[in-house]
Amino acid sequence: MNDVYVKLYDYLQRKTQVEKNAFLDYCHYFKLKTLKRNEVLLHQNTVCNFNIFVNKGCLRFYSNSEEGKELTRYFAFENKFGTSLTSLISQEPSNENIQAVEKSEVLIISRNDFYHLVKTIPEINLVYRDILEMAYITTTKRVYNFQGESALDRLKWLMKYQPFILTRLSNKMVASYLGITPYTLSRLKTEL
Amino acid sequence: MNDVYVKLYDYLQRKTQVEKNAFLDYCHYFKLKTLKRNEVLLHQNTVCNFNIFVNKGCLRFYSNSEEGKELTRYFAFENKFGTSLTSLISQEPSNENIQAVEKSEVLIISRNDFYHLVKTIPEINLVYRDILEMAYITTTKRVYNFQGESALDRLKWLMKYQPFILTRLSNKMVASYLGITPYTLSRLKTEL
DNA sequence: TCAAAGTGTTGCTCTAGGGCAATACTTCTT
DNA sequence: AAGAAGTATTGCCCTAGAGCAACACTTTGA
Repeated sequence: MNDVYVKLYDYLQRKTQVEKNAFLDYCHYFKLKTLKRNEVLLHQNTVCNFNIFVNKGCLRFYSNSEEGKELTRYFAFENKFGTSLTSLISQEPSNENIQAVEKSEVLIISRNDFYHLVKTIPEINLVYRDILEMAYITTTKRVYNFQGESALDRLKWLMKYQPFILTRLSNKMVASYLGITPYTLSRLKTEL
Repeated sequence: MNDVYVKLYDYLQRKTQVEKNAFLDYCHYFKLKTLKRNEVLLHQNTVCNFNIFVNKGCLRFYSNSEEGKELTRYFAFENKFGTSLTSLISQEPSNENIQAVEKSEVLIISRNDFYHLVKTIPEINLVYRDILEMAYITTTKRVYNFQGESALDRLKWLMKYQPFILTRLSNKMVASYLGITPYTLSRLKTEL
């Protein structure tokens, strides 16, 4: 098997039982792309018609609000799928940008091809269901988090459950993920 | 067809093409239940093993935070599905309560039966996918909303897109849905 | 039918976090 | 190697919204 598909294959294998031969038949729908640091894959207000699997590096999914604030929804590190799911589903313009935080290597599949696989390959149907379920769970936790917890508690939560976000990314990005300003984040860190 | 299944049938019909005869075969998995005002269907910290379709009335999905605040995630009115999706999926104890806001009539299907239908009836597979997709989209909008908008702007958004929430429910519930206190909601209303 | 419990409003005060500005530090770029 | 651009920290002040208390008003239930 071509090296670039090993991580994707392992990912699918972890989620369900994929047939190796079948996988070799359809994996070519995923196209390899390398991204420079800060390269943008999708601009806000554009319709998103692809899904992405991250082989190496890290993607960031964020929105620029009217007041010019950056709001980050999600970081996709190695071995994760990521896309502007809302736009992919609804085919309305995305309110998110997708940007490589660092030099990255990704596999991209078009919306058509992806949903074709979802329809025809039961294992991929299951994987899509898993993606949706996990995305929903993560997002719901975030809602309860933002409503119920103080900024300091949210930071502590992040340290406990996603410490690599804190170690691998700039304060500015972490702050926009926590929904606070970099000033506040800097101050909170002294309270830990 | 038994009257109590008409709304469910129409709902499914709107989402996809269900076979009437097939529907009559499996609709008995959904059991009718009437709920008194304030009756609780699921308590926080219990595992949720059912899915609910609302025929009449309104259910509220909310969490009691440690500090005793109530945080509402979702209101399910007539013709909507609702469940503690996170717990249904993960089978971990729910962080949500499910409560009838008013006298209600619901159809309840057990988790086992529901996922059995998802697996065996392609139309229900599609409906579940739709439920997940819509739940994800709604929740993501809420995250961006809470992060990016002021309480007043969130209230205005609610008036525009879900006015029935404001007219049909108490201020206390609306406030807990907006993530503010009833005091603040009361004050904001004077600014409209 | 009348108490009791819940709901809405408003005045007062308090606090978490925002925003600006100054400074130091790091990293790109050429 | 040096200037430019971005990042982090900290002091100062400001504001949105929280929390409490008091009062009026509905609803509900025996």
